[in-house]
Amino acid sequence: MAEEAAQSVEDADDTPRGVTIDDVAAAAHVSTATVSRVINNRLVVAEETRERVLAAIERLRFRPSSLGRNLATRRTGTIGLVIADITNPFYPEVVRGVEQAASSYDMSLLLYDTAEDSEREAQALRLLGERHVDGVIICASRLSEDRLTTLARVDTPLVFINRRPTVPSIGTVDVDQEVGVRAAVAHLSALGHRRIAYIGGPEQSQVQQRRLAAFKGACAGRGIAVPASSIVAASPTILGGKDAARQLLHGDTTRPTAILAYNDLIAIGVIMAAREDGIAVPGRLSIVGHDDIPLAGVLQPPLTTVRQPMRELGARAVELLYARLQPGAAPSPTPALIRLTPTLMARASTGPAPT
Amino acid sequence: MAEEAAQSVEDADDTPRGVTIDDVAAAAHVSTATVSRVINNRLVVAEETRERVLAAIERLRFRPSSLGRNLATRRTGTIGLVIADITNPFYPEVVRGVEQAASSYDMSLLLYDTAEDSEREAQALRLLGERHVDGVIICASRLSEDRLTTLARVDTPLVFINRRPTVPSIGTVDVDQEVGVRAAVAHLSALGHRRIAYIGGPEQSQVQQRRLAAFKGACAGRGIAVPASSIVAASPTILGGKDAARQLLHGDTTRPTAILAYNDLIAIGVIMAAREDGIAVPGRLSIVGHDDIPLAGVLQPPLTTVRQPMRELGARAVELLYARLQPGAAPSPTPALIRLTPTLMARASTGPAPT
DNA sequence: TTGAAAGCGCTAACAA
DNA sequence: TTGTTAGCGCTTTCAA
Repeated sequence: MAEEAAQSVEDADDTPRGVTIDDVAAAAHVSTATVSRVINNRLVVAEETRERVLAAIERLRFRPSSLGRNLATRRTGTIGLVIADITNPFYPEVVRGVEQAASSYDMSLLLYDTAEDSEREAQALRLLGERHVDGVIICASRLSEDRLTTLARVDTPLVFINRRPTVPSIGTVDVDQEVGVRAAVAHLSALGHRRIAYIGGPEQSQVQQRRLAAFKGACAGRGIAVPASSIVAASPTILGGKDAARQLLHGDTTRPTAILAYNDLIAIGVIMAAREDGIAVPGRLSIVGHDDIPLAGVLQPPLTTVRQPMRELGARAVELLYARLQPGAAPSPTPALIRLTPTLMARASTGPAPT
Repeated sequence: MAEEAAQSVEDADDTPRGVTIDDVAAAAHVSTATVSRVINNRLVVAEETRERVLAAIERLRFRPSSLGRNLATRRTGTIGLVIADITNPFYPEVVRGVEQAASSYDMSLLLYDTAEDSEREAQALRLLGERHVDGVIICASRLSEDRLTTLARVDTPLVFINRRPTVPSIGTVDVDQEVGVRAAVAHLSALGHRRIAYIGGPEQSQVQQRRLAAFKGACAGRGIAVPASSIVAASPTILGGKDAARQLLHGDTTRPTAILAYNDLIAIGVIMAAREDGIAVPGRLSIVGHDDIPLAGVLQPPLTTVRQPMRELGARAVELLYARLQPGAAPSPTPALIRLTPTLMARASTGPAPT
């Protein structure tokens, strides 16, 4: 009888409600507590009881709703991932890393693409607060420390990718930008370049700030002059790169023989601008990008670039989060800092400086 | 007094629980129902009361938790998005379309990247069932009808992108593959090509099936012979394209003068293979892709390709979903079918057939 | 090994 | 216009 009642729920009610744990409990002649134990593999249930419950679950096609569980446990099995621009091939790689690691822990991903807009980033953080995600990963924050501080939920574990924040967080996974930029400058310098320009990305980006500083440092270390005119900003897109390149190449000042770009998209824009102007790459202009997006090696010429371990960034961020979510996890006094190393991929967009 | 009690929750309790609607109610000397009304902008609240409540909310820094609301309303404000491969530049564009439309409706995105694996797709569908998303968008399903039928939750609105399913769904947004393929074949034919090969993608993909059928049809319509040897399958990646191209170009059979590829990544692989073999593109081999991924026009040679309206696919899918979620929405008897039109982007990877 | 019962934070009749 | 009161579906003490 109990079974029938449960089974006929759908046809009886005109707002067909899903099968609940109560239906299963009734059908198996046990309490909801026991059903819950079975669902969650609590080992205390007698084998015979377990089987009865499982049979009922099967028969009723019961699928536990996470809504109830979420409320009861105040955990959602969900990670919020905030990224700056999904159409920039750098981010899909990070997302892949995050998603693979997350799914190996049976966690789901709430994705927010801010389109490089700090307002949308703020909005995402607000939403994530309400949604009670178990943790948040922010890749490429464009928010000021102030706003970050007000927006971050104190009780939500936060991991940054490529940003070292002063906000309370459980840690950061980042790439040593110094190493990468230094390798790039060394490479160009070894090829004889002395007039090297830098095209930067979003000013709010900490990565941009670090790369720029590293660039100045590396040049200084080699006695390479860096006049203000050889540093320009760009939006981190192909178009942005094109525009910036035109400034640099058409300018009155002496034209650089090499350009280091904030990212590969900008570098691609530079290549295109050079092509349009009939400037040979790498014959008259060498170009180095950052990231090593999947298509970088396929371009003509294949792009020399400072490779970022994109998937690993994502995967490590999840691991950091997950470790913290474990019951025994100590709220480590000082936030973790995982630092990964970039690799210079020397390809054909760089060559000896013209004489 | 009530205020103090509420305010001191955090310091008093050693498991600091968030501020709840009850705290606010107490602080504002109203019932929780009224607080709920204020939160949800129900217009029946007296101005004076509203202000008192808002003040309390402000003072206590109350942020409503969606967990309680989700359970009470059985809505989550969340869309599940299942895609085949985030590292294929086609999908980020779709995701961008979905995410922009979704965020305009204040909905969040639960993303599942199946990595072209039907098992992971099944897993995603299972998870989405438990999570009570308000709707699911599946882009590029690799699942058989059978499995789709068992996995799809009857009570969750489902929208397919690029697949016409027999499963109960509210609709499909897809691209007219016939039109695209026909345009591509016409283009090649006009250039004098008579030996055209096709490199296909995942066999489970309905898009692949439709493109292949359309290819055969278009060729037949123009009296172009399509021997079995000129149709090969590939994994939808650059490497897959390279491998397939080698088969086609090194084969004993007469080499094709043009290749139509399932997607741009494969087309890029073909270009690379041709380059390695010293086969001039488009001089001796013309290549047409599908999608028009952002970098297609930047390659050397710029890729001729059948552009899919990627962002629009995503945006329209959300609109379909959202319309259905509105209170008055009629469960339209027959699923909607929105059909978008592709555009041939004729660029420099195609040229006159060699004589 | 199991069950009773009290929540988790919010919404929504229904009454007042 | 506001409050009372049941839930929503699940987990989790505590007692049996």
